[in-house]
Amino acid sequence: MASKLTSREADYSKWYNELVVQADLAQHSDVKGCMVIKPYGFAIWERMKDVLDQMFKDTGHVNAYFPLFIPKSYLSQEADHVEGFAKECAVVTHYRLKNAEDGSGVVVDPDAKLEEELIVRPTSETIIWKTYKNWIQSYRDLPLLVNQWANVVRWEMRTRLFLRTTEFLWQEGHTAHETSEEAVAEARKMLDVYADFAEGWMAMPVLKGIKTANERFAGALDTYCIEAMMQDGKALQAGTSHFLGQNFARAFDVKFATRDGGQELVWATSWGVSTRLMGALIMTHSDDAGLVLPPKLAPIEVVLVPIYKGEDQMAEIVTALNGIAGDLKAAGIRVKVDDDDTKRSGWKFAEYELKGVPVRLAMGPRDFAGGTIEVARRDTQTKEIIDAAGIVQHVKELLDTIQQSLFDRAAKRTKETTTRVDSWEEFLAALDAGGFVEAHWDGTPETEDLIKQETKATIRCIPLTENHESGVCIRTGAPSEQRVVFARAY
RNA sequence: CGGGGCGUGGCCUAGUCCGGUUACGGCGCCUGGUUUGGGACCAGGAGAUCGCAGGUUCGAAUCCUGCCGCCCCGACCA
Repeated sequence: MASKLTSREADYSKWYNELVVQADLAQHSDVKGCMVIKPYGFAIWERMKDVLDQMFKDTGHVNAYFPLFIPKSYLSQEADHVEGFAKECAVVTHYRLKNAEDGSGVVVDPDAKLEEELIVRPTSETIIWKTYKNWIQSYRDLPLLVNQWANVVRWEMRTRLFLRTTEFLWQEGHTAHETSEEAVAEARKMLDVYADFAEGWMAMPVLKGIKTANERFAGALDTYCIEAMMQDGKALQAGTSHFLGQNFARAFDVKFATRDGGQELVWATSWGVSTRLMGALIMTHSDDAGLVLPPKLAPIEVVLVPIYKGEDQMAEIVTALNGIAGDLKAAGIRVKVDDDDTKRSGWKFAEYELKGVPVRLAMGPRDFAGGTIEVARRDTQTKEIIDAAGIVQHVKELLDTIQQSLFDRAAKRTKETTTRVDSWEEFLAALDAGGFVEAHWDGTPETEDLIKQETKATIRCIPLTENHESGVCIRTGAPSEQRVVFARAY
């Protein structure tokens, strides 16, 4: 743990990987492309999960659980969907092992071949809609608002801790509605939930928009998304919400009796965020000293560190800190008193900075005698000595200040790196500088592909905010009615 | 799947070109002592089938052959 991080400037990618490992968030597992999420990292994910889960429930959703395995035939029922996912599916073909005849271990028993292979879910639309067929008969069964917390597997070529792993954790909402309008409204509502979570809890400003046809979810009519800007100028898709139209209802024959006695296909949405949000959180706020966490998601908001010489001093200072910790806890703050006598205080300071604990309180003999305490902010790396008597109120306000300040800092950076361009030269320069680039596009997938090929930039989204404005495509010069947002992305 | 790099105690690594006693060093770990307001110091200690399998040789971490795995860069993607 004594090592220093590579700086962001020197090698952003290396900085990220080292930070994830050294802050004890996750590590590579022995299984290629898969990671072990360590307790500290998982605690952050649990916070995210708890908050989101409550937000889903507050908007009328309930949780359920569907199988990990999907019969191969289900996946092929929706043509676009299977085309989108087929290339990255793990497939179960056998159900038994046996001892190898040469004694070298176990081998797959060829006699235990499955009649129909099972796909390890890359997403659950198919098995859920197959099930919904039996759940939905009438308009009275609608809307159906279900979410599941699960793991999924997508066999990607290249992986990165949290940002793209072969197996990842996520939630997927799958809803069924009576009308197209209602389904679109649901997709938009959940996008707002995601945006509120990102901004209000992660302190991460996001751009809400709609994906172009090229970037749309396989099987969706429309994909809404939130896009965030990372410190290295690359965009990260942080959440998606899909209007699926009647595609899955058609594929799985899910019809309902309408109010006027007819039969109609159900309208659908699906929406999800994943452990990728961990990557977003890390890359939005952290610095060269380590992780920086927004207080609202920090497993430990305040750490209290005693400084002492000898056992007597230790006893009295730890007692004082325990008292303060009790008061902070009573005020609803997540605290930890680190009275581990085998680690020195300086070591602890560095350790909690690396782990992104928002506020550190330190009390030494001088403070103890004078009734003061040292308050250190992780985000600004500043310290002040204050009167210990007013500590609870001070810390409460400080945590709010830090939460807001992290958002403001990220919002300022996102704004400053967003550029509006009207020519190809400006466009190229803006991309190299990093950040979002607002530009006109002729609306064709061909031009989008061409730009992607030439610059590695993709259209992150067509912003939802009204911004109709006539112009010409930066690449082809064809007329355009609206600017779209380009960026290089993760 | 293309291009590059790398496999040596838990982690990082020297040694490999040019084969030769007991495999260098650091971090971490254990014990004892001194320390403690920003990642302490001293002394002692434990811990390694040198990725795997063959081969060459009196002798292989080192040379040869085959295999496996991982990382990075690309294409693909949440």
